[in-house]
Amino acid sequence: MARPRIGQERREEILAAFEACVARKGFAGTTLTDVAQEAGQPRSLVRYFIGNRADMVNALIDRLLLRGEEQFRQWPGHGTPEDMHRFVLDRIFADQTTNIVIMELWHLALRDDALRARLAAIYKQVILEVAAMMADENDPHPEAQDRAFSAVALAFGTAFFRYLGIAPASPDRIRAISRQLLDQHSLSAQELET
Amino acid sequence: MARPRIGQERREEILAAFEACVARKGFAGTTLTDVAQEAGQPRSLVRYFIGNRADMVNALIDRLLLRGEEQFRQWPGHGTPEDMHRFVLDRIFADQTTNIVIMELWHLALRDDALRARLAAIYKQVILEVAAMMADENDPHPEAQDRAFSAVALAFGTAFFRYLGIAPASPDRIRAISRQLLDQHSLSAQELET
DNA sequence: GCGAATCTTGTCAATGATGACAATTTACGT
DNA sequence: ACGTAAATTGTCATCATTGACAAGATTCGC
Repeated sequence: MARPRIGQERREEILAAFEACVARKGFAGTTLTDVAQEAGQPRSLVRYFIGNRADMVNALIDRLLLRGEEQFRQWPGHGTPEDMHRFVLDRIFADQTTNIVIMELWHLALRDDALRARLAAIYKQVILEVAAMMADENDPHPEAQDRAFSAVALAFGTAFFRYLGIAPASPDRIRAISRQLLDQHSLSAQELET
Repeated sequence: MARPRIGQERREEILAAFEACVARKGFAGTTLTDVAQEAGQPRSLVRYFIGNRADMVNALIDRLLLRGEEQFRQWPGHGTPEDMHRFVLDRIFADQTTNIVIMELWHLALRDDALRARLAAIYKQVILEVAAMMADENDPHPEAQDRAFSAVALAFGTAFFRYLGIAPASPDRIRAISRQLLDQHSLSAQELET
């Protein structure tokens, strides 16, 4: 061997810079020159370490998805409905910068089947985890999954609306509603009428 | 005067073509040449009738927002919770092609304050209308607005998830949940405990 | 037919982003 | 110190997209 390889670290720097650019200008809006500038390197180095633009985009997508999948591996596993809804609302949909990047991912996923499938798998897993927690709490119940779906969809919609500057008059009330969705017994009666 | 002006009709054709392109390739992904091809006109005509690219984008945004605002002017005004939730779920978040264009609008809104404000106004109005319907149904209630918020956010999240291919096991159960959100009395008890 | 406003065609230069690559420098093992 | 693999610099041609415009054709009122 000769000179030691520092490629992996450089790649990380570059991807971090790329992510910052994406948060600021979006995928379509950031050029290799933008990334290079953000990373404090000449453009040719970015090309050298990360390949062409498509490679760079794919690398960042991988990084983001791996991070997302990792996040759910630290899932509490079980807990009170309080814990669950706090986890969903506060931890997953909290950081605004992250949310912007996530929306960028969604936008890409509109026209990328593989990415869409991978995003779907993550959200499905979240829903399943929430449903499993509910089942842990009480008896297993076939409708748990649909109520988990509702709770996550509500959190998702709330996060999007928050970004528009639309917030509920009382966030606590949304929490109460979310908690209620995660509580097995409060719906059963009404549901059976349908 | 001399030759009659046909600019307005041409503009409509061009914007329709642009909208089709946006649904297929997104705002950032469609070029003037794409629009011209879709409209069956040379690119120079597109430029002549609609101006530069920014003009074209703004014109389409206006068209889309006006259409959205118009849609809520046909709002039933009042009705049973059934009517409400059917309106929200089936009519607003139904058509997939429209949804894609809406997601494109959202994506633009990430970095366009004016557009974001205008989108926010539309969704706020939807929430207010739903809340007003609920107040019509029974007594006015301060929490109606927050439950309307929840119902719309849930519908929004459901629409997004549907696009990912994530659907609840039983759509009817989501409808039941949505109905419950729109029902004044089912939450009050739990809420006061908090 | 004629003038005038409008439409239509076609071409051009400027811009900006990308991919490619040659030439040079660095840092390590021996 | 020397060879070698890796890193670094800088430049170039290519391509797509946009904006601009000159020249011509159309359609109306008169």
